[in-house]
Amino acid sequence: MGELKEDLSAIGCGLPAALEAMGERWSFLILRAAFNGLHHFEEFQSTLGIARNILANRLGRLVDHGILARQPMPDDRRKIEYRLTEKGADLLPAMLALRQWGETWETGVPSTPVLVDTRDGQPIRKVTIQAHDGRALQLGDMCWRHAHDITPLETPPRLQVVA
Amino acid sequence: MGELKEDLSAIGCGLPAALEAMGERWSFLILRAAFNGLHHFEEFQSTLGIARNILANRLGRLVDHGILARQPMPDDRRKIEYRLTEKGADLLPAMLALRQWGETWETGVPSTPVLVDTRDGQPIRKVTIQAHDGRALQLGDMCWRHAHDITPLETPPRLQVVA
DNA sequence: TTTTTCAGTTGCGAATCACTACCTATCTAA
DNA sequence: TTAGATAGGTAGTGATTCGCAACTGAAAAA
Repeated sequence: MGELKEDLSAIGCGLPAALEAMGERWSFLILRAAFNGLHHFEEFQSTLGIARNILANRLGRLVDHGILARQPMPDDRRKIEYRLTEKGADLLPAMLALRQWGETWETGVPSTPVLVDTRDGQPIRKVTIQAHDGRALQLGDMCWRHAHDITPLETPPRLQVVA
Repeated sequence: MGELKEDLSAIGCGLPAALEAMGERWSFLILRAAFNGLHHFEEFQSTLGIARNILANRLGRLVDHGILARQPMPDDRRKIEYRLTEKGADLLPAMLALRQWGETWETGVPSTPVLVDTRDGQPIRKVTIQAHDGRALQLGDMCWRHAHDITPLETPPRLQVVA
């Protein structure tokens, strides 16, 4: 792979930003629980076995980052519902990629339950890296390149309203 | 999405295992630096600005987990080379998914440098979730299902050596 | 031989984590 | 309408971990 050593810290990279939101202990496990349909403090607490103050802190941070939405239930105002926002739901690829890596290299066992396509009941594909045309890419097939050094593909002609 | 509340902790899931290896502070940033071609202690230290004892601890853990390989250089035996193993390189999809999420929802700016396909110089596609046939899936198109409840697709006949 | 470099280790104060007990608002039953 | 019971937190305390700086030890360079 092409190597490109330079000042990585000064480079705009979404990874530190993502870790700022999700990098603390428990954050990903809370997210997984939310994907699995848990919505309430006591559900998270008893399922994950996390300390209550830490859970309160993490839920607050996830809400502050717009990953979960906090909403008291109208029929029982003691109950607070934590629900994934669009931003939170968009972490699913990252979570699945991490989980699949753990299955492959750590547990050696396929996780259960598994995400299946509702349309045909078949499990989803493994998360992979693909070229712009969909070909699967290995690490050796790629290199790092500055955004401004990239020559855009010839774009298909776009229809345009002419005055 | 189909909801399936149950004892998540007892379920075999690769996510806790992955977080055991990669969930601590700095681990992902060290990995990113390794993907960017850094190989030596002082390179990681000066680039990331991480404390030396923490860096030593994280490199040791990553080596213990088989994510990095540690090898003294033959020409200068003071120098230790840390190199991604196959297991470590296989974290790339997870790292990119996280980074892309950070770009989309936190920084709002495409990261630089960017991974491009060596063959045509075009940036890689965004990491997505796909059905077994390659269709892109949204969260609403999927549900959780137990592995043993899945009816396998009719598999294409396999050629077999007959004695 | 002396100095510099690389890859750590050690000591110490600050921050974070986990465990337990407590608190407050709300709901339910008598 | 008062007495629990429940949901969702806080507060206090000790154990870990983190970050900074200084130090070490082996190997290379001068």
